[in-house]
Amino acid sequence: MPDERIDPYAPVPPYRQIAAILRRRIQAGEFAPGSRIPTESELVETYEVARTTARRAVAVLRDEGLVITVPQRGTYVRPV
Amino acid sequence: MPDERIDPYAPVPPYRQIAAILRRRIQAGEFAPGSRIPTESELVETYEVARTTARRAVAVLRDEGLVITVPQRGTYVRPV
DNA sequence: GCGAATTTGTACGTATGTATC
DNA sequence: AGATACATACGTACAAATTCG
Repeated sequence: MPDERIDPYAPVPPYRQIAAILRRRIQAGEFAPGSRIPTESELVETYEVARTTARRAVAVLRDEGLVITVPQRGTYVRPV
Repeated sequence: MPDERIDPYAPVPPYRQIAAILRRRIQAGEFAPGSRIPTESELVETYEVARTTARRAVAVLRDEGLVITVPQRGTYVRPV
């Protein structure tokens, strides 16, 4: 049970809510630079969304340059 | 019947092939700056792919800054 | 003004491939 | 060999805003 949950009724779509939550968790230091963030499957379970939605959330952070995804490995917080 | 078709056996995934084709068509002047490129539905019919694949192709060009998408309007070649 | 059609946005589930561990 | 994890693709559904007759 995550501290933050998405609000399916909010005007901001779930994938962006999850991206925002992950961004906060990273900036809060929960995931240190170089460490791996939750896998897509874990995000699916944690936030109860489809895998595509979890992927899109991660894609947002990747586009921002906040994380780096390594195929078949995972997604990592960009080293400082 | 498009001049170029995607090759489902190529190592490059369909969405990137379509993005490359559209990029060439734009640079060839088929779509002038400010003009609209084919809609997602048209790309679906032309290249015989799912809409999600067509959307991804357009997203590539958008990420490159080559085109600009206006919700409920269409996607346009970025004005010079 | 109204309603239908159009077009993009978002989300769901599922399947397969490939590389890593 | 098996489990894990990301990449890609398919189809489907509905929402929201714009356009057009």
